[in-house]
Amino acid sequence: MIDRPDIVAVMVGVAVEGPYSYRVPAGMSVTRGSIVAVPLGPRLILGVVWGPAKDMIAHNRLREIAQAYDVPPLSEELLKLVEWVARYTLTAPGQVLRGVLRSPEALDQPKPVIAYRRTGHEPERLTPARLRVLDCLMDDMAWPKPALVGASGVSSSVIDGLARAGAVEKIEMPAPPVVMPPNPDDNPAQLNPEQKQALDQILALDVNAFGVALLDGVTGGGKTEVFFEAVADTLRAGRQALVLLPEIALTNTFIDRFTRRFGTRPAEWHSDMTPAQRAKVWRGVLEGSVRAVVGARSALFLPFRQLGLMVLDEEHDGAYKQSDGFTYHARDMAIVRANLAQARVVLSSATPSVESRNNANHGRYAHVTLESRFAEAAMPDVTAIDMRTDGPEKGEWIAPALAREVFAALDRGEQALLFLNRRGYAPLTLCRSCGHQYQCPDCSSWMVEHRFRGVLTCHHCGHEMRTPKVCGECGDTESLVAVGPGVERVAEEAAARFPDARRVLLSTDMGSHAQLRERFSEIERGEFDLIIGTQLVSKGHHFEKLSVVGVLDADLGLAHGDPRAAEKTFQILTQVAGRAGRASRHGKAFLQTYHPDHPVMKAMVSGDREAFYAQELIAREAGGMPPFGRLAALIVSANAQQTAMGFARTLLSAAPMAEGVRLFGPADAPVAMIRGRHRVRLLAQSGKDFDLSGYVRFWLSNADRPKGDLKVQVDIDPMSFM
DNA sequence: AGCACGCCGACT
DNA sequence: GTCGGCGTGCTC
Repeated sequence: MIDRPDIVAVMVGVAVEGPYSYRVPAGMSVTRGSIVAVPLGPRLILGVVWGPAKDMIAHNRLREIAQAYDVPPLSEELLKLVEWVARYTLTAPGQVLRGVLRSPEALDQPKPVIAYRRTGHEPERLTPARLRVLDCLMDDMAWPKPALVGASGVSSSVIDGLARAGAVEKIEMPAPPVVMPPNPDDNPAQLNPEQKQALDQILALDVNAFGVALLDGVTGGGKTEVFFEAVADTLRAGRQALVLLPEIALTNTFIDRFTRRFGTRPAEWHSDMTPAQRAKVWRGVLEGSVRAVVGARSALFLPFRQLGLMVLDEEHDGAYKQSDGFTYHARDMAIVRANLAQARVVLSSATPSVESRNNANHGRYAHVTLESRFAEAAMPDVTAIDMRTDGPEKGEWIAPALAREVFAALDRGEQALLFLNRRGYAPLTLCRSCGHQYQCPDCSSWMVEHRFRGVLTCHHCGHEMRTPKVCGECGDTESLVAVGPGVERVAEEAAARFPDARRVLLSTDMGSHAQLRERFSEIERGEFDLIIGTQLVSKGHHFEKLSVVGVLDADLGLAHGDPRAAEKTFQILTQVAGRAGRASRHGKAFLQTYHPDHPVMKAMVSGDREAFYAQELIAREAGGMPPFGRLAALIVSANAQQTAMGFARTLLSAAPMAEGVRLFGPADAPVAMIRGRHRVRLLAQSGKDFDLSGYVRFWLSNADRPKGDLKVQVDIDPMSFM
């Protein structure tokens, strides 16, 4: 290959297989990582210089880089991450790169701030208004115009007049940083001995090397204070820190805690920021003026150049595995990035994922435990209510034993929570006359009645219809019945049973984010006695007076034939039960279940988390499931079921033979139709040391391309079998 | 990701 | 006869 320094490979931000070659115009200088604009077809797009050109492209096809942006190049570590993620998730590297170049506005020169300062010349005419302005400027500082107007109480035309008279001059100042640098020594937490020990274990990881700590401690045990100190340690070492949270956990409460600890607000990164805010943060991260970011999943791809620590709070949360144009698991990719960046990772959770626990058990992660509950409060006493023998009357959902406990709590002036992870009034509506069951026309799911809004709605695609009064099938009136409970129905029952309690229903259907936040504040102030809610109530709120929690359907998460059903159920039950007795009160939690002997229920009742993890790991190992094996799902979808199934069979017959790979399917996916598209699933399972991504890539490259309305989605490490 | 090219149905 | 639907393929 001829070395041509004037031709470079550029990864363009579109879904093409690899980098394209471009000519570097005379006078332009670029290196690996430089962000550039290049012509592609009829338009200009963003790209990143990937290195020397590898392929020989005909000279008449070569085009020139249009612009090299005046920002630092992306770090080597980030470029490697892009390649790694693309390879692992079977995504075009250019598409992953788009996830990095999220804020094109950040590449424009930041607008300077126009400010005014004294020149020293006295104006010929000195009016009182002019004098006030010059007084403000006595310190020889430059003031932005709005600030000067505010401080001197004059109109802006006075300042213009002074400028014309030559007494003040306009200067351009660099825009102030989007946030002030956090001060690691501003307000260090007073850690209790156990927290101190946990911190020491984390800080035993070399600040300049790759290392992972699993911070495993009960809710309310003070994990946040501990990982804030790890952030401080990283800042002191001159490296940048990133704290990732599930989007819904990224609340003002959390930002305020950071602010109190570090004396300044953190830079934020999440979905509801304006492009201008994003641009400032993105550029600040790249230039190094932003030292710490608190953000949601996609902050993983911010252009840090000195990343020294990533914290993943609630590391078990399913929200970390999702699609931002391509599907990745932020926890797993954070580990990869840390490895490439020689950075530390803190995974924090009260209910760690089975994967992380396994890594800790085998010494790959430092296992840092925080056992004692803050103050004297312990995990609540958990009791299982056997629905087969001690269940409620027909048509009711609250068992007598639970109702008694709720009454007792209310009598003591404490709060009670009834939890059901099912929105709406009833999950199924059917006609008693003809047996018709209301189903979404576009999805294979029931229409869920929301009585509050008077509609039936599909929880998969959002399809809605007014709740019918007459059966749409047989025309019978008064024949439609609601089957099964949703939170609205539980609220109705609660109103009948506990009429004197001040009740509140919390579900995402019940209002905007702001309204829900307000409800939470009211609960915290003790303005309600009885809370009825969905999963929403299980996330990170302190209800001081809450002493009784009732889970109306503890089996709900076990229903799906999902490899993680037990783990997810354990996690949510632990979170919800943990709402009881966060303060000094001794809390009680009740699980209504038809399977009181299920390992999850037994672990909850005995309070023996270790037993649950031990048993779950044995079950996973026996089934070759993660973390002892790998899974990849191929979802084939089409407008007709036969088309999807036919292509899935063709795919299966084209699958290469490989030692240790087992293939399952094709079978209808558990949700067999979404938005009118039929879905068929193939599943590949392998040992944990097998390159399953590589296998699937080879498989698909040798199989027929999906044509027409066929689509194949690959999900590496699927978290559920939807 | 866009944008052009191209091959089959309903119009002034 | 043409307009336009979107399915397919290409962009250094």
